[in-house]
Amino acid sequence: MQHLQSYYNSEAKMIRGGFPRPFISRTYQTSFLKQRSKTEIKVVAAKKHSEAEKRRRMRINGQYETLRTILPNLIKHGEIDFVMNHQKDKASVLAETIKQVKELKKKVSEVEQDRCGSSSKDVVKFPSGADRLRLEKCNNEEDLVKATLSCEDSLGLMSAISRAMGSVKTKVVKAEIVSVGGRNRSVFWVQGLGNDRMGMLKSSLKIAMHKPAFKMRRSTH
Amino acid sequence: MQHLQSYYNSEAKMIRGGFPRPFISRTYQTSFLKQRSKTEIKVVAAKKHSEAEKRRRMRINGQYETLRTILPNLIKHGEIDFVMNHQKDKASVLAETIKQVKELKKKVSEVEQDRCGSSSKDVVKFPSGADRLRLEKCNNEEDLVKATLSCEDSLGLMSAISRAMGSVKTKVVKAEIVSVGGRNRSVFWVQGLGNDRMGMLKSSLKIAMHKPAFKMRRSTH
DNA sequence: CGGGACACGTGAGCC
DNA sequence: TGGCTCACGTGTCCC
Repeated sequence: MQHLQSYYNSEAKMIRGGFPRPFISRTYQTSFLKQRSKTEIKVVAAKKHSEAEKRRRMRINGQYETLRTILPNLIKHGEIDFVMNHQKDKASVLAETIKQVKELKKKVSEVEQDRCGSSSKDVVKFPSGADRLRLEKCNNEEDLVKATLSCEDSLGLMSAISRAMGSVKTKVVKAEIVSVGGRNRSVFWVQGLGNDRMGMLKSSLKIAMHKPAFKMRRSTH
Repeated sequence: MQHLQSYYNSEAKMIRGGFPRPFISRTYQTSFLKQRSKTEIKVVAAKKHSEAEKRRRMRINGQYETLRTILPNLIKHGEIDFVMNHQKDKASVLAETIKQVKELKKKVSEVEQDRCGSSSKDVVKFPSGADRLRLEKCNNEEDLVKATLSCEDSLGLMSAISRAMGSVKTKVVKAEIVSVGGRNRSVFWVQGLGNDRMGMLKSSLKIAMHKPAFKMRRSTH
């Protein structure tokens, strides 16, 4: 490329400026220039081409670079910049990326299925102002029902809910309880509940939410 | 490359087999062969080189391919394979990859900080057989303490814990309770607790865990 | 030296 | 037609 470019520059200059223009016939000049123009065009096209290609390469390599920075696997710059960065080759970077993406995806899906299908958007959910009750089957876990409820918080609430759970002979394997501002939002993961008893549990919970069936009385032990 | 290879094959054959060997002087033959060997070596080296380079390219492009498959952003193969796959160019694939990786990382860290630093390995933790109590500050959230306890499950346990929480004028913003096999593991995220009162809460909880300060008595309302 | 990794310029194909 | 991408073979540098 070097020689082409210099060739292009020097030769073109000589032709354009070096010849005594008045002594060249018009037709000869034009044909000559046309001749030159053709190769000039070719050369300049090649130059453009190679430059565009260089830009493309730089774009891609820039992406590799940022990829290297966000992946926790390569040797970073030392404190001293004299020490050359011993970085992994492109194929390895891509391989590592693939690995990481797969791992991250697995992680995310694990957590999401752990939350029984809730998206990561509503990870932290505060009690709703309105009373709510929802039962849903967990699609990725057999025989697991997620009961979500929002209601007024009260002293006997948990006991009432526990009683409601017990009334349908079910087992709460996990609970998530948020109480804030006098409101309560609870999520219960329930096992051992057939399709038929989902309605029963729902009505029991509805009752428990609104008028706890019993009150607690404290007595010093 | 094609012409180089055929050149190498045919010429070599002609030289080796085509000449009437007995009539060539030994020195001439060897020097001639040597001469040939040099270009031969060069040619075969070039071939090896280009082949290695091809292998390298294929390795990299293979990675691009798998990257394309695991990223949910590109037009996939249609049912009909005649329709050519209109796929994004390399730079875009890398850019999309970077975007995805960043998003996934954010998602994961969000969830993990929501769980207050617990790794995704111990997302579902069952109660420990031994009694345990641990208080730790959440590093990514100011004024948030995570209290984790494992102990014998009992009817008054939650009330006792609630009392312990109230005794240090703190607020539980979130709770995670797992009760299984007569054992209980609870995690409480607590706000409004100074450094000085962490010890107080710890001892209060310790007491609540082992001998609840009061018992519940049920009475029909 | 040989093998690996990269950048380069160029030919080819595709809108 | 030109602008873009890709594959290719090669030059070069580094173990």
